[in-house]
Amino acid sequence: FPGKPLKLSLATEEIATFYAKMLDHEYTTKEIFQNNFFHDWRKEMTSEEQEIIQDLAKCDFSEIHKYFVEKSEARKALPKEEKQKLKEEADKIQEEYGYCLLDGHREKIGNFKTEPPGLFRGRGDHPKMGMLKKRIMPEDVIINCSKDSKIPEPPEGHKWKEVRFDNTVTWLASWTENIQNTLKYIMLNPSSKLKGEKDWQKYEVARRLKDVVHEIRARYRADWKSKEMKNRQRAVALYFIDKLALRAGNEKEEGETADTVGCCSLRVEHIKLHPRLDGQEHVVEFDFLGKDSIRYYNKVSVEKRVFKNLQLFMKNKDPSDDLFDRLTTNFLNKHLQHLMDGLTAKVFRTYNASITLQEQLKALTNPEDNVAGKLLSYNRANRAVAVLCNHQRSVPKTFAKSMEILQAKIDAKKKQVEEAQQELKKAEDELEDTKDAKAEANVEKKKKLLKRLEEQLARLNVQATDKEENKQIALGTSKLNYLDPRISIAWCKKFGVPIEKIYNKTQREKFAWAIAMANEDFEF
DNA sequence: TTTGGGGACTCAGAAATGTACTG
DNA sequence: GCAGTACATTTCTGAGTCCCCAA
Repeated sequence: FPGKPLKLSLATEEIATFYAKMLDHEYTTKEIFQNNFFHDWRKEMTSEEQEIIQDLAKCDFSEIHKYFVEKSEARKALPKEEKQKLKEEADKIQEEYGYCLLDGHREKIGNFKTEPPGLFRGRGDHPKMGMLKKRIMPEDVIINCSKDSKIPEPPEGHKWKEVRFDNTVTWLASWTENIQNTLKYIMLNPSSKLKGEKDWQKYEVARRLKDVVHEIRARYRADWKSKEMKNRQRAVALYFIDKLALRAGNEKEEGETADTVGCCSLRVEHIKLHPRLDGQEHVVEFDFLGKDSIRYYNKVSVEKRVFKNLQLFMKNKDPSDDLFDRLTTNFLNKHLQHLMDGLTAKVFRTYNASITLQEQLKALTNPEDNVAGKLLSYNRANRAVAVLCNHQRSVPKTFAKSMEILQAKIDAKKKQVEEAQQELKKAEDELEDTKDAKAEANVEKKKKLLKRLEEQLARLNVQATDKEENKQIALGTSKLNYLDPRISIAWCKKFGVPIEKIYNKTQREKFAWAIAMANEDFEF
């Protein structure tokens, strides 16, 4: 502290380490983060510390930071045996606490540890970033198990907040988190029977939507003319949810979270209307932050009636007013429930994602391709879905570099192709002159070589395109949460692609139900 | 009768960790 | 054969959706 070390109380010191560990992160440069942190930090200080430490800017965390950097490096540099030992210890803990017994089956738990204390990191412009996330004590934890089971013992000298026996819910333990005052749960791993069955159900609901979606579309198109403004807004919103795979957009408490929206919570400022744009008519330009503060930007040509309705909804409103001021997700979902049992707004996302994958696979797969080529088609189809759902990622740090390396490979291959072309020419000339069998064989050999090189070049080019197109797109989310795995499994079986090529071990465990179920004829 | 909050679950990208490849 | 790095996988926990219930 101003230039000289200061001995802190244990609690104060621990919180200081939370901040020091994050020094490299952009978070710590933000004023809100600093203010929230300092406010919460001071609350935990002794009165003497409060007296001394009145200004965060005067605190120098660099020594603490350095300590942790060194510690993590020391850990990395540990000899093999030591690392092995650590791993074994972790495995032992996993073995003891990572499983539960459900209906007589041993099932893997998803998150079997409570979250450690630290500084809250919200996504985007979060008003609570930097606040202190407190340590969870046994006294905060509710245990949920069967009456006749062996009830887990709390740590020595502690007791649980509560032990209950509720078999209508799936969680094993829960606690209330102190930042947003919401519940957190210990639940099963996606590979469990329970989660698998729910996953299956989800896709079955989406498949049922397939049967009635045409009627529903006809219905909402008709409702664009509804006399009731509420219904008209609902019909336009549903059109966006269906066509653009937008999320429902529940209302959120202002000031508690980052300012993000979904369909029903869109504000006037989030869209622009262009009667004409780039040769298209009735273009709506969307620009807003969605879940996780991921930007949604899109220009879409819409039906004239939708366009007119939007103009009407925006009339005499401020930019910060709700676009669909008469609409709530509750009202929308009630309507959907009425149209089809189990139908809610999010089902459209699942349905459109899965049907898009199926259609794209049909359109893009060439049975003549080798496995690599087919996988490329698969990734393209997957990508189409990710684009639809707006699943983004930040550009990988090493992207530019690895792209350069790939480009260098392509250039080298090009050169090889050129050389092979010349060699072939030479061989052909020679054959022209000599017309002997040896020269002919040589021509064939050179032809083969050229062909192989050209194929390699083509493959590299495709790889580069694939990489470039994938730069900002995250495929994982749709693969894990939106695409009926049976579509992919059927595709694999039909085209002789090993399932391991598209699903890794964890994913195969999660989709075990589908692997057991789908044959090559499966249709979503 | 809506509205608001609690509760339980799915979905989300970043960060940490593990593995495989390359020079 | 080994270290360093690129890439893949796993973990983590925040951020949504949607239902229910009570005032």
